[in-house]
Amino acid sequence: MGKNDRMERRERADAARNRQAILRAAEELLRRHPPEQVSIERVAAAAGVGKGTVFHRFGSRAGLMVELMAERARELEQAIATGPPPLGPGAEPVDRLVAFFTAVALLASRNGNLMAAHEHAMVTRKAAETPREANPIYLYWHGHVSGLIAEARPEVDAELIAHMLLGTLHMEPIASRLRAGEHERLAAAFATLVRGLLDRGALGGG
Amino acid sequence: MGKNDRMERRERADAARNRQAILRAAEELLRRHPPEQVSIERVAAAAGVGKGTVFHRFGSRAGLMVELMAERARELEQAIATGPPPLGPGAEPVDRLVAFFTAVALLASRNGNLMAAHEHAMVTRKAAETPREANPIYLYWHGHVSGLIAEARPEVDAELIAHMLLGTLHMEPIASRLRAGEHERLAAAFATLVRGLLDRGALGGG
DNA sequence: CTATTATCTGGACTGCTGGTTCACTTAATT
DNA sequence: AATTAAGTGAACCAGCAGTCCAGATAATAG
Repeated sequence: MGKNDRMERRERADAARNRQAILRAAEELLRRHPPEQVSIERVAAAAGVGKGTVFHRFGSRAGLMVELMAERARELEQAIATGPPPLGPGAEPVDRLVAFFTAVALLASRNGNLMAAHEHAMVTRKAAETPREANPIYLYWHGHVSGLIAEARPEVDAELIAHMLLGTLHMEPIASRLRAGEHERLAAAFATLVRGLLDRGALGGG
Repeated sequence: MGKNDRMERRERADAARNRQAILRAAEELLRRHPPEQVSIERVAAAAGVGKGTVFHRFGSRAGLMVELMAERARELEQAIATGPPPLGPGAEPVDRLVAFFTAVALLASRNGNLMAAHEHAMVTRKAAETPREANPIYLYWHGHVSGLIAEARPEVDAELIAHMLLGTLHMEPIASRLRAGEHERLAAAFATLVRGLLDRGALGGG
């Protein structure tokens, strides 16, 4: 009876191996092909497993993409939470925001197709049952950005403006420039917007 | 021979009738259902025509969505080009921009599902062969915004920043707020960003 | 080392999509 | 009324995400 009550039912060895194979195959395919050409069947074939396995592991296309995104975002999350300023705690909000967007632009430029695939997967018929903003990475990023904005300019609509700034990453004209390696240009544009918004209290939002 | 050399091969009466029926049916369906539930088959059925007719008329799903968007945007385009200030010519760039984004927010809030469907259609497999930014409405909007930014602040990256500002409209968290009728809130956020960017030359982008 | 069992696996299957085809219908013209 | 180019739409196609379940396999018990 009570012998394995709290036994965490760890993933079997072959399951773990296949999970990695699938993640690495998806990563590789997304590095070389636009997201709409990377079907789950192709990922499964490239990983050397059956399609059912992919769904068994990740639940849905969106689940796989979220997992891949989470892998990439983990390092950035660490740097924000406990790393050195200006990305980490300690610097002025303005500088932290500029540093954050610079980092995100770089991340996005290195994973352009993944970002697009992730976005696209969230809109698909079946996956749409899952709440859209429930993505933990997005929630974390949004909380970080809106918190810093509110800290520097309590009178503006930080929550909404944070969505707006983060939203730009998913826009196709921006994404294509990121893929082309122009992340520094984008970072500069972010800096312009952020400094205009936060420096020298440039009139309230009303 | 030369009897109808330059005859513009006008659309036949039944074709024009069906074109309208299709547009109105798509409009109606998008008013009531999220875009991923509005398939071309459903549009065709609602319009009382066959699926082939829809494709014959509009070429693709994206073509239909672009046509619907164009209908909505035409009025705004007129107001910008020849209407009274601040939307039309004559006012300061800052005020014209604020007026433009206010108008666009209202437009988007009244056509939320259409905006999303349009965006979504541009990413679909087959339609992806068409260049993404070739959408004339987007081009016009982008030209307007980047022109005004450049006029007020020649030293910033107006072209990219215009993409960023316009991009926010397509972001899901923003779109859902627009659908909920919060267009005034969004307009205020736009105003905050635009005034921060353009008023009192808040340091260059470099 | 064998037996047991719960988990994992993968290919066949479903239901749906955007898009194509082409024999047939119909509006416009003579 | 005859002609004809354009319009039409149901059947069709390829490809997708996601489901199913009989059989394979890793972990565990004896």
